[in-house]
Amino acid sequence: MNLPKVYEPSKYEADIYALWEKSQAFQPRKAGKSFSVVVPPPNANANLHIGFALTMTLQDIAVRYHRLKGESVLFVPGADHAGFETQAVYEKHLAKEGKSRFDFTREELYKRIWDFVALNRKNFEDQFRSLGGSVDWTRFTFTLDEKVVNRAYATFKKMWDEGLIYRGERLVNYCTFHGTAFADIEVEYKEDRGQLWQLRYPLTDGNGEIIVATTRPETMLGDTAVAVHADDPRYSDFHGKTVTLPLVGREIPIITDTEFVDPAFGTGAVKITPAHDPNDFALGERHALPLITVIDYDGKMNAEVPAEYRGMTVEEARKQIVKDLEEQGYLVKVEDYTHNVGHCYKCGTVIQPLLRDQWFVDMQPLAKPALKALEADKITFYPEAKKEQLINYLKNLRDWNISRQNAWGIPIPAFQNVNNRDDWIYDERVDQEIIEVDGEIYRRDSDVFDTWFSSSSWPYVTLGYPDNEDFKQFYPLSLMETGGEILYPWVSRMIMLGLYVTGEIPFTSVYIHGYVMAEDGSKMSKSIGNVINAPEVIEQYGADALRMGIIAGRAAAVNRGYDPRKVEDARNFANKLWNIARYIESKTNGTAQRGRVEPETDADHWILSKLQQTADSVAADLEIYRFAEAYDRVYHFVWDDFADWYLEASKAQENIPLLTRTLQHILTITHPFAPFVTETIWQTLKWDDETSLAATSLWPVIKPGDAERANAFEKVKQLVGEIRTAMKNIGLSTGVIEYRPASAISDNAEIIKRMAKLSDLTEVEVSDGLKLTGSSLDAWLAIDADTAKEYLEALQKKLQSEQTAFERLKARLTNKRYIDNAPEAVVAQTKQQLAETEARLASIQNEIARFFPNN
RNA sequence: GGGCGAUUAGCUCAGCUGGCUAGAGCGCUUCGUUUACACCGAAGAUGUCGGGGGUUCGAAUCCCUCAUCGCCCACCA
Repeated sequence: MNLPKVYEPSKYEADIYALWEKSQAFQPRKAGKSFSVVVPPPNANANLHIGFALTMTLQDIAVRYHRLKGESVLFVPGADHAGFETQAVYEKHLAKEGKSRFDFTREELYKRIWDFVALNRKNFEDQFRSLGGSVDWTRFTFTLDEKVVNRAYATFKKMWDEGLIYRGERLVNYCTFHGTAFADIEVEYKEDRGQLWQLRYPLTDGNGEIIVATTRPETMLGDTAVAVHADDPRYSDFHGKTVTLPLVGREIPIITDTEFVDPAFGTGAVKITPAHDPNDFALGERHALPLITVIDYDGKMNAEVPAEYRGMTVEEARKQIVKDLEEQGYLVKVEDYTHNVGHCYKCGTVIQPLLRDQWFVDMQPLAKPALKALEADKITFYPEAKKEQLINYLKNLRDWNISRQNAWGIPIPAFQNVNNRDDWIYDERVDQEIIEVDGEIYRRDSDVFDTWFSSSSWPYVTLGYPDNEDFKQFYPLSLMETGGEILYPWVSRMIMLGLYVTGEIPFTSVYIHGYVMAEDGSKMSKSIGNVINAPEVIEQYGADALRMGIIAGRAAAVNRGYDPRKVEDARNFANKLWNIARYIESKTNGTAQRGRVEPETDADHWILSKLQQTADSVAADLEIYRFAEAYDRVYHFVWDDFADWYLEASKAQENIPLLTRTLQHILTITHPFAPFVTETIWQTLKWDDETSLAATSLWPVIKPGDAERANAFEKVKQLVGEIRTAMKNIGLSTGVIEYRPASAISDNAEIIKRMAKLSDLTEVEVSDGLKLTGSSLDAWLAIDADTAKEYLEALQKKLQSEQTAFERLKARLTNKRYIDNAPEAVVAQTKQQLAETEARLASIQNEIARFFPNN
């Protein structure tokens, strides 16, 4: 025997992956139905985490399955520059050297991050390899590759020309620490325990006052109005009057608004700061209020405020202003108040709504076709509910701010006339800061695109839209597999941009996976220290074990804890396969059988039928991405049917060619789940064609065995099981079985003897032994009455359960409405069950009467 | 506030369009070293399918309701 007893994944995995690469196993076939997947590009800078292992595994199972089906399969790898994310990582890196991004020009910073990312490139690619990702490396795409950048420019240009791009001064979610704006969706809201201050604003005419409530008193310096509800009787006399803003002395109007002001909240009067609050901004637009910015991009109070507050941080200013208001008698009261406050998801800094000139995309013209496509079910979602969620999102979509203030990104190809702020032109010469056009001087926009703007073209840009053959053959993609957190920011935009740019949906199905939580179901987090280290798991258990363990029992979009027991179980499964192969190798001396493969025994017919059922149902499951169910079927077929029964039976009745061929098929259907161990075995055993790979073998198309003969083996299994149970109950380690002539038994005598550990199996006409009542065959355990009594308890238990079953079935069949309403097939089935139950019941009663007449 | 999901064996979870006596892995009990495998084999125990109501011949599965726990979205000063 050449193979070691225990499968050691780490000895084989790297070589196996290298073999696949060398063999170009992951290139699409020249012919066949197309199946295409493009990896949602992971952050080029990230280390292999368990979530990536999950998404990679799910995609790879689908991809490998379709490849085995003989289709022309394209699986494109990629990496994301992940603009802000990566810059944040690099900044931490710089901080260790005592530097910050402000020590460099934008170009220098870009170049340094580029080199930093390039350093990690090999490490990054090896993460795909270590998991067995069957991607085509020749098509690797990075989100800063020329084709991606050019596509972003072309799309921006198209939108520009068609009037979908506009520049506007809007409130953006600004992180004063990172110095950049975020999309709404990137802001993390957290409950903050703060205070609600009530402030007294005196009427300018001296006749009274109005009390407003606020959680951010420092913004009062930028107030430009006070709003009350038009129908609020408390304030009807105030309409059209003005108040004098304390500390500032500015005279501001009292306005009425019915949309925004809730009379029931606070005092029913709201101070309006259009430059620092989104709701106030919207109200300010409706009432043409002036915008007064008082907080700068560095998070400090600016020159617009009274001198004593200038240069203070927001927190400092808040304290001082509250103190001053109190001293001057403007503070009415303070109460504790818990509310949600936006934070930077990276550094936790409170997000400031600040005014900034930004590029916006008008989303309505993009959302409408996407909605239409979704409503027409052009894209299948797994799970289905995600489609509705996306529709809801698209219906309420707001315009998209695509400007970001990072260095690490794609510069926006827009230039501003230095002499005319409103004169913007589109130009791709972004490597220059100043350009001249028609005698006018233009300065480059210092911003870069939101990462999602460029990555939303991922499905077609990776395929070389518009002219590449890949695009023509593989677009739209067959599957987009991703996590729920990017359903809105990415999936929705890929659909919108795909339709906008190519006129077609970018993919025909979307699979959303749930998150891998920590073992106790909580979120994994580095600071808590409950993060699973994927490379360690691979090192210890093998990539196959991680792949199978992580998908086992996992449904689409359901969060689940990482379960080390499932990984261990999967490792055991890989080892089981390995030992099956060792046994078969010992039978074939390491050379694959080339003889005729024909079923001869009942077991042969049975295993062929089981194999056919399994291959078909696994395929059916994988077609609709039911990964866990498919894995479960393979696992139980291999372990329970093949190893425990067929292989054991083959020790008594050999059909080595069929045994070997079945193993070969098993390797193929197991391959999507456990690519490494199946390929390792495949290579070790050498099939007919020495150059062949499990990875490019073909999904078995099996002619099922003869139904009657397969059924005979089912009876054998049933009989062996009952003999084992009976002997165990009585405490026998071996026994003799007598049976009335039946081919199912005589044809399989050696198997039965071996598997039930019998010393003898004899044909008789009648026996006074203990009847095996569960079997439709007439067989008796040859024991005397005293020994049989050991079995009384078990018999009585069986009697009980058969009795219950009998009565339930009987009741069902005497129910006229059941007979009338249930489908015929179901009724027929019930009738058969009743007959069988009745027979077993009679048999048990008979045995009890025979051996235990007093019971 | 709105939306979505979950609640099934001691643990982690399957159970698709309603139909065999509700399953898996781990754990547990008992037995076993037959030359593929102790990362093994054999036999077994454990469930009022969260509570209540409804539809149906029939409900873990469909509907309503309550409870508990999650997630997403919005965010009222």
